Amino acid sequence: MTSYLEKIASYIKSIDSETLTELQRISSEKKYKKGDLLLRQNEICEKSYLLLSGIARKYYLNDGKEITTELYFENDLAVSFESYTLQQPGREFIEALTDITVSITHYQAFQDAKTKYPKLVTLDLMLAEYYGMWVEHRLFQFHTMTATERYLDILTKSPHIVQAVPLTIIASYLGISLETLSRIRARI
Amino acid sequence: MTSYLEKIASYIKSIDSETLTELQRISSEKKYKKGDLLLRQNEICEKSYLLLSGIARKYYLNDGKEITTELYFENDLAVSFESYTLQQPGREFIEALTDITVSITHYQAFQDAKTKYPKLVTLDLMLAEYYGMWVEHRLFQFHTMTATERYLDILTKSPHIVQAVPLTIIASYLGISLETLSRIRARI
DNA sequence: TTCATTATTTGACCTAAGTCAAATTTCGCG
DNA sequence: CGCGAAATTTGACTTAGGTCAAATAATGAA
Repeated sequence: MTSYLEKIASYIKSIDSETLTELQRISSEKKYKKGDLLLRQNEICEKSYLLLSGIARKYYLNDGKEITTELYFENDLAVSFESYTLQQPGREFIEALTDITVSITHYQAFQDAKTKYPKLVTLDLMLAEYYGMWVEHRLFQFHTMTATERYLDILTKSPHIVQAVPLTIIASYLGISLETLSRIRARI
Repeated sequence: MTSYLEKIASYIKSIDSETLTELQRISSEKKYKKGDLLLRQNEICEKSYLLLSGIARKYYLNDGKEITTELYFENDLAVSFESYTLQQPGREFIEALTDITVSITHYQAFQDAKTKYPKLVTLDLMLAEYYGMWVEHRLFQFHTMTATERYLDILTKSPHIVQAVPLTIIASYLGISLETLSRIRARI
């Protein structure tokens, strides 16, 4: 499934330069400091953020507790999917966990570009498909794996997460308490 | 979010008749008996099934236990998302829970049609977006809700599920044991 | 360096949910 | 209608993971 990212990359390479130029024209680079919020609860996610460097996360509040739903590293695309898709206020925050550099594209500019450059519709579709498969995998983890199995899964498949992100955040990402995560780690 | 389905429906209505005719041309109706499998583990999901009548489900095996991942009613589109998207063997089964009638569209025929009728690419995108938001909501339920809350959620938002589907299947859909579901129901 | 803050670990106890086993209840079918 | 299989409930017990509290450990700014 990871190789789907390669398929997307190779699709992008196959796109004519005119379309790519348009894509660049509607995108701009920006830097954020560690702790900055790119998106807040109740806002409409009007931009997509392609992470060029650094680490970020998406989370929401549940009973005042922060529940991390996604972690972003280089080349990951950060958006609050439902808020972005529906262009309605959502409950998610996007936060820089380190200083970051992102490439920002406005929703409306991208929609407009899609009407002129049909290849962008296919790109949009591929990105949505990739996200769908990714969320499906997350759901599978919650549906059938124990806390320990979920931790071992990211330890194996995404070790960069474990070394770069505080345990509090990893615990909420795994849907367990900080203490339980600590005990899982102690037990190997 | 449910209204996104309406948006999809209204998008379909806005599609020119030539495109719609093509869509009909590559689709065909078929009936299945209760218990029939439309897709098995390790097969490639080469078709999408639009449910015209009856009830179906998608599930996979985990330690020999059937884990239901989705329930389908009239007008729902049944596919094993990852297997369909990647055209690779997957682990999911699709099963008729009652006698059903479906409208079948072949993956490849739809891909071919998309190259001639660009509106179908947008339709495909909208369907993928809808599925992504739906899975995100399921993940949210598993991430932050208790078993009781999850049951009350479907009882409230999808009461048709509870009246039409055996508890064994609902329990696995909610990620809890049959006994726990029975106790939750007893406690109201 | 040092102190203060934040991150992580450990302990004691609690609770939601699981498991196994044995009733019941429900239902399709002859 | 009545029986056998399947569905659902109930009981007794176990366990994964949560909560609250306190103790360490790690970090970073002055």
